[in-house]
Amino acid sequence: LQKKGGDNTHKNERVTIKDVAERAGVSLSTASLVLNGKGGVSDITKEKILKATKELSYRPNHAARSLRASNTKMIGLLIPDILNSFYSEIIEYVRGEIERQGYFLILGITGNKSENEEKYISEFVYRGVDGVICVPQLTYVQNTSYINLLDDYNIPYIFLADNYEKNESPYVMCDLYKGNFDMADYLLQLGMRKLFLLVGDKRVDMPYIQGYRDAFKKNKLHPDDSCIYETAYEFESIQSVAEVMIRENPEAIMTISDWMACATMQEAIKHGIKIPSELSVTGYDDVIYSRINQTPITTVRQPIQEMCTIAVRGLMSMIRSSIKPEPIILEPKLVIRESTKY
Amino acid sequence: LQKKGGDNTHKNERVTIKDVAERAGVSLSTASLVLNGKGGVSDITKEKILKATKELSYRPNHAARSLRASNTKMIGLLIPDILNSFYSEIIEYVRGEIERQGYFLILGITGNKSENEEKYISEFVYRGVDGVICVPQLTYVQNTSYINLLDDYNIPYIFLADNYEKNESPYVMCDLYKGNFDMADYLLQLGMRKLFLLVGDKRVDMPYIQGYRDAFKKNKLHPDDSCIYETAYEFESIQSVAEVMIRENPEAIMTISDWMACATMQEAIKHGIKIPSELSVTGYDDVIYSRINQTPITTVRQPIQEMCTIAVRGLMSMIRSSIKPEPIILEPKLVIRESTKY
DNA sequence: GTGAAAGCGCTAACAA
DNA sequence: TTGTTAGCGCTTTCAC
Repeated sequence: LQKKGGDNTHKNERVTIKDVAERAGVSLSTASLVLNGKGGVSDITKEKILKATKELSYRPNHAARSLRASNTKMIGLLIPDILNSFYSEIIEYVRGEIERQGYFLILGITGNKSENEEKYISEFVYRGVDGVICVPQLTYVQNTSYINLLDDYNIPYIFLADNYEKNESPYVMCDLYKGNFDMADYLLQLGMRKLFLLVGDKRVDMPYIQGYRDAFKKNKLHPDDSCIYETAYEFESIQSVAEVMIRENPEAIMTISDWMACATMQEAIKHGIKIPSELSVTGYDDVIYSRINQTPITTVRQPIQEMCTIAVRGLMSMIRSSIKPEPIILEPKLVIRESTKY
Repeated sequence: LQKKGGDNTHKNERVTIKDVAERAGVSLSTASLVLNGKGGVSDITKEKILKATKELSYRPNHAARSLRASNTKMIGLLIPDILNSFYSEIIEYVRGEIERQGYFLILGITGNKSENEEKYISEFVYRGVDGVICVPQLTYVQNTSYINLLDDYNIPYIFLADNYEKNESPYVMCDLYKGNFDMADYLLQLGMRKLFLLVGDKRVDMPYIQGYRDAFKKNKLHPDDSCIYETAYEFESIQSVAEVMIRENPEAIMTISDWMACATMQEAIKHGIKIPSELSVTGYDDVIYSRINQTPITTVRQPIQEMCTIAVRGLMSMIRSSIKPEPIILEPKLVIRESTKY
């Protein structure tokens, strides 16, 4: 009866499957069979075992099960930032689908630092996740070495919402280029000409820029790269850049996130500019900010829920049958609200 | 060499501590000693083992370690909703401190449903967390039975941001009563009299109501309970209630979250009411919305980071030395912005 | 249909 | 200072 060994100060005598088996008067392995829903056990013994389980309020030990079965029923989600609504929506939808599939989600939040990606992937490997979903932190110099770790350990993974160039891994994302093309086209069709674009890093946000440029061409106009501005992520940084832009008297400012749009609008209003009558501002993603903003924001909707569901199912097919899904690119959709003049 | 047993289709031959020991020419237990940083090993053997670890790029197996050591270095955080900024800030700060303490955070997100609390606590127990932080979903009928589960398994836990009445568990939260008292007092001192209060559930949000009432008394005025309104959580629900309130022409509407304040302001503006000149609106919590709103919101700041740090440290003291910390109540702070007339 | 036994990878008592 | 050994709780052949 040396049940309470070591420094096991808390966790008194836990009831194990052995206790259940004993109480039911069967062998340990039969109990295991029943508790895992495998067939080949008579109804009568099954009954006894289930009864014993209830009476002892037995709960399986996850560590033991994982060790033996070498799976954990855990999926790791690597994500840049939880304070950003776009990402928290992703977390929410991924979590929903993951749990529906009988798995449990654990999170690696990199805090927008790509250096941290490897750290959390490491943690995932250590904790033995059965699969990984990566929402990458895009940077100009792409450090994708953490993918090797996953490959080494044969852990299936899929990219979500974004992906690295020259990377063979499966991914599901929205057509970022198309979304910005549509938005620019919409504004141009409205007759606007002095149309600015605000991005994060020009090298990283190329798809948005390309969409913007191509919309000009489609309308037989010449895009002017001096109308493209860059900003850091912080609200205040965005506002300083917005201030600079505003001085040029644009008719519209397109941004690549609703967050940027919020900051830009706040800055414009501070300068006494009326939205949308004097200036149109647009966002991207269609997260909660765009709806609850005092002037609801015209934006491009990414089909977040759909993306997440597809990504999870793709990952599941890799886990369960080693079938690697094809890359998937979903259509964005323009959402016209009140921050654009019409 | 039957390394690849069972259905172990992926995960090829993992390198174990045994491989490391063999390569270093020492015994398995010596390797374990070194890898866990326990002393009593000569520098020379230590060196050899570390070298072998590198060469084989060995990584410990978490399941095995947990099973043996009966701890997982995981902490569970039970939280109502990840799309709510208040909670995501909590997650962020808790995560930071937890990781600083060498633990890993896993999340149970109840989706604002108190029925789910038991489900996630169960999951935590199953996964063997070493401790739990509960941000409870407050409801009128308090179902705290999940606490028993934690007690049964001797898993330390602490409440954060809120706590149940008649509950002996340690907690750290902000003085909600005081915050609303200060806010009401501030508005009253400004000369406002027709001061409305918007809460969620009157029975649950009593501390806020009491603060509101007492501020009237302090100013030798009579609080009028018919000025207290209730709303559901959804943005649209809040707006419908706001519409009703607005019809009564209040001078100010106090709310108990920045989210409610946003919705209320949007509704007021829709009705052509100017903020703050014609109506003051206040929030609570001081989350991101209150800063980025077009009219930055006057609110009550909860010291979220401090709360989180204290809670984690308290939990750690329970885990490491079974010392149960005293309840802690922190001071809120008024943050005056531009949604209130002055 | 059921039981016995091996062993997943690791830690920690105990021996040497 | 180092090695031997006994399990942690579970799943899964393989006999019966």
